Amino acid sequence: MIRITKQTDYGIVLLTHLAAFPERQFNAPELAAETHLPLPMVSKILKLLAKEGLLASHRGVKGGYGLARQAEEISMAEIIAALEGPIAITECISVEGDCSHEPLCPVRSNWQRINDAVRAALMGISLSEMARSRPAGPQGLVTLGGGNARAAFAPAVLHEV
Amino acid sequence: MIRITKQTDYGIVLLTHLAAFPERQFNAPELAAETHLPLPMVSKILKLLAKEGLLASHRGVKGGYGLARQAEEISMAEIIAALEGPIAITECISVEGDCSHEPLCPVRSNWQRINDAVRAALMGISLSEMARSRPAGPQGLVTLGGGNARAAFAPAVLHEV
DNA sequence: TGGAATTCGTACTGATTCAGTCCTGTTTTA
DNA sequence: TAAAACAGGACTGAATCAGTACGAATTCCA
Repeated sequence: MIRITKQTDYGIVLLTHLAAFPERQFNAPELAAETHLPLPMVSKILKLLAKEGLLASHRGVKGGYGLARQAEEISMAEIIAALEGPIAITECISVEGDCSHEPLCPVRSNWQRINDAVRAALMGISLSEMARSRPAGPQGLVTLGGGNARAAFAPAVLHEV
Repeated sequence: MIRITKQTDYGIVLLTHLAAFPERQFNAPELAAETHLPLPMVSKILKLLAKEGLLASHRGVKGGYGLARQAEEISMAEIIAALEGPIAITECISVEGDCSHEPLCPVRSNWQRINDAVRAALMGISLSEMARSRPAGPQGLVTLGGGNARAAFAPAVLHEV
């Protein structure tokens, strides 16, 4: 279903939380507690986001994570690309050379159009827009689901009621 | 990477092929041969597409498949929804009731926006557009890849050279 | 009326990916 | 120097995917 992984789902929840408190710096346990997500996953995802340049990390006793840029300047496309790899990479490109019929391939150029359309849609939504319209209350994010069905477009963040 | 499955990938190749010859009717072995896709998969996918109303099937000796509608009237969103299930279903909707905090959930409404944006992008591309700009030659589709990496947006159709 | 061709439905299996955990090292602060 | 926090892998069970197989139902035609 053109699905995103839970890792991405979680990542967006975390980034949204960070964007809601731009001046604050969070460490992994804090974020895990406030978003009700499992700490190991949170830690893993934060590392990834820092490595990809979306988060600024500070080591040491008073370390933690903060947004590397303003929330307005971070698009959903960037976030997804950071957590899942580049959007719109065709296997025929990555495995370059395996496909000797590239000039004859009729499907690829059209898929490129779809890639572009979807990517454009994702680039049009910024993190700040995602963080907006959140209900008040610092008790963190209430999340959904708990089943084992895979998330479709819309993610399934687990909440521990 | 917001990926589609190979099944969908194959399905689009098949539909594209069907759209290129609107007057013709194809049976499964023909399509498999002309698209260089494995027959069992082709058969499986055609069944699904027929069940979902995108293809019209005719049983019996001279049976086969044809597009149920004109290619212009079939959008990529429909195709993907047919092959992978509904786009933009949140787990919290499908498991309805499991989520008692729905009104507090801050992430969902925003994900809905992303769903809508992506779905709009996919609805804007019709099958006829996908079938267009195909290179001439009735020898069927030349496909790509052969690796084991999962397809990102852009699919990886295997070709048997 | 019976046989052949074809779709239809469903169940099954191996391989791959995902979600989540754990451990060890490195850096920074106090 | 010790504690706190990030960094970077390796690992495992569960879920999903890709592909296969088989029997039943339907239609055409001789």
